Amino acid sequence: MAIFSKTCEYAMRAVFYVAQRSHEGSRVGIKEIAEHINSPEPFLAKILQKLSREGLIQSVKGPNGGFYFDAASLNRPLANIVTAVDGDNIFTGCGLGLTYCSESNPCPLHEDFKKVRNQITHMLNHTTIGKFNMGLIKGKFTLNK
Amino acid sequence: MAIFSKTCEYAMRAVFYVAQRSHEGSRVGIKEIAEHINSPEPFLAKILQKLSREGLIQSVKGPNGGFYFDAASLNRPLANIVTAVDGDNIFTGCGLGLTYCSESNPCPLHEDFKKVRNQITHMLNHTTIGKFNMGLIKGKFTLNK
DNA sequence: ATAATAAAAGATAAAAATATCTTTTATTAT
DNA sequence: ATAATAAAAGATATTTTTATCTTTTATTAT
Ligand code: FES
Ligand code: FES
Repeated sequence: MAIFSKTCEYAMRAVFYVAQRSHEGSRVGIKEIAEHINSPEPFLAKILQKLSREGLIQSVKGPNGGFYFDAASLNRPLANIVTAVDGDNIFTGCGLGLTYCSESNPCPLHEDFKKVRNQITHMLNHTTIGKFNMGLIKGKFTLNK
Repeated sequence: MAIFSKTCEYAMRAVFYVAQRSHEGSRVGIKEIAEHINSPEPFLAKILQKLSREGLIQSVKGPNGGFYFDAASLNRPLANIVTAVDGDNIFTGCGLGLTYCSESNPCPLHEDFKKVRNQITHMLNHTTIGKFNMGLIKGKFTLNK
């Protein structure tokens, strides 16, 4: 069990890859994205379709078409992608799976888990989609291994 | 998507409930546990069977039988339960789902994600199975809502 | 206009996680 | 010994997640 679903992992990797290529001024086809982030192509297509419908990623059909991010989208927090794909349970849910988390009627893990949740929230709110463009271009980071 | 699998959530809740009752000197039947932690009984049975096989929880069959923890088991970290049920991905895995996490060839989230992972690890290693017994007995914590 | 390209949409399929049911085995009390 | 109890084990079912395939629609270049 990983923290994020496969769907969400693919989404985040794809988003970072497309962001980097957008920064360079290109659009990217689904095939190229899938190859570079090591994900099943048709499954990734579905994920990006969803993000596209929600306006989180830009796309154009036809020759020279593909996915890209405009300036506004590059500045969105990764949290938006996660929420679109996995919902907001990771930001608000109970660590022991109770139907809701509450301060006044907490589960045993509540105090400790809150810290974990806050750190995740901080991480996803403070990393923008375009944050790692330079690092990715310079080969400082990897998206497929 | 929650941090832990349903299986793991039920396991943790069950373990806290049984620990509390063990502290009071009782054994608890699967039915009673399932009712008190609000989980599907036969599914929970499978989970506890697994923990039992691994020696993480004690059980006896027959009349007055049920599950309980001995003193040594009460002092084990919750991490042992999580590992038995969900494996160790949550302690070592990559946040973006790459096949392994590495310092020298990191994913973009690596630095931030490491902190999250460390906090989860700390939480699960420092809470023992019996840690919340008093709080549970006094009704300070809940396991079903 | 036409042909080529690439995403969008819809329909299926496979695998994994979650859940249930039935039979067997061990333990205890009588 | 016997009957009652409760977990263990094995087989099966359902649901959700992950993955694939086919058809349609929009865009671009010629
Ligand atoms: S009640 Fe469980 S994390 Fe808040
Ligand atoms: S490489 Fe992704 S978390 Fe370490």
